[in-house]
Amino acid sequence: MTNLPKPTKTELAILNIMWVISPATVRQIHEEIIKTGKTSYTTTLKMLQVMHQKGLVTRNSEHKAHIYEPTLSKKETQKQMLEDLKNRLFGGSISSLVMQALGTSDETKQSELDEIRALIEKVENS
Amino acid sequence: MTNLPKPTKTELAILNIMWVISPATVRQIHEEIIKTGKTSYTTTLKMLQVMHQKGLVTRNSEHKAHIYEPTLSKKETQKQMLEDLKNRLFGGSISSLVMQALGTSDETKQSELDEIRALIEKVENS
DNA sequence: TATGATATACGAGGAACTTCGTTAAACCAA
DNA sequence: TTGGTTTAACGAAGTTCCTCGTATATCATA
Repeated sequence: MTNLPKPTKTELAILNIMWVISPATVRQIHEEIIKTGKTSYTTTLKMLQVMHQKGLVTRNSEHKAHIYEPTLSKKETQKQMLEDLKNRLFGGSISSLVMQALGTSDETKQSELDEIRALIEKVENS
Repeated sequence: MTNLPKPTKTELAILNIMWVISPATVRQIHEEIIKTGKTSYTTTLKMLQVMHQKGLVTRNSEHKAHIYEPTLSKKETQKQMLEDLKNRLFGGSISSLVMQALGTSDETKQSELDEIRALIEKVENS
């Protein structure tokens, strides 16, 4: 299976941007980053180089400015990190995690609850 | 409101033990730790000292061997870390997180699904 | 009291993470 | 071709995290 390291906090922030605008150059990604905080261009560049080294992103270096893309989709990463949290804090039980999540959210909308209920039905019939 | 730092990977492993056996001495916690891996006693001690420094655990130092206890319950920590994951990877949407969790677990038991459904009812009626 | 056992405190060292300055290469336009 | 702009590469430095050795304090008991 995917044997990639879990993205760090900063790496995840970068991935969140890339899932929206990639494929993208370092410059493009950096432009997004500085909308929420100040960082120098070379920091962004270095992060992407390290992420590439780790396999978290792929890149095309045919042109002067390399084009980067996440290796895993957002969905796949969500799955991986939920799995990790489940194992490290919920004794391996997804239902325990889900119950805790539902229990503490007093802002879950009715429509969302309906979606969740529909999903449960779907899981049951498989 | 709790303004404690998020426990690191190793700190969380220690907390998982403490939620079962605390209040406990360093020795007692260490005995549990070495069941699953080898670590020296002073490493465990240092971890607990640092965690105390951060506020993650409290301690009673009336006796020679200090007695440690987690500051937050397991439930509270679960809530905090789910909140963190929700914000960093699910765009702040708990229902998105729950759906992803349910969707990727092909091992969720019927009894668990029933529990979840019951919980949804409860959330709806409040 | 002295000895051994058990505890805490302290700090050093290495690994991973993050930031950024400097240098060199590639490209473009005058 | 030369000078300015944009980019990649590299490495250093600061921070946090984790591990552990050493020193020191406490306590029971022979």
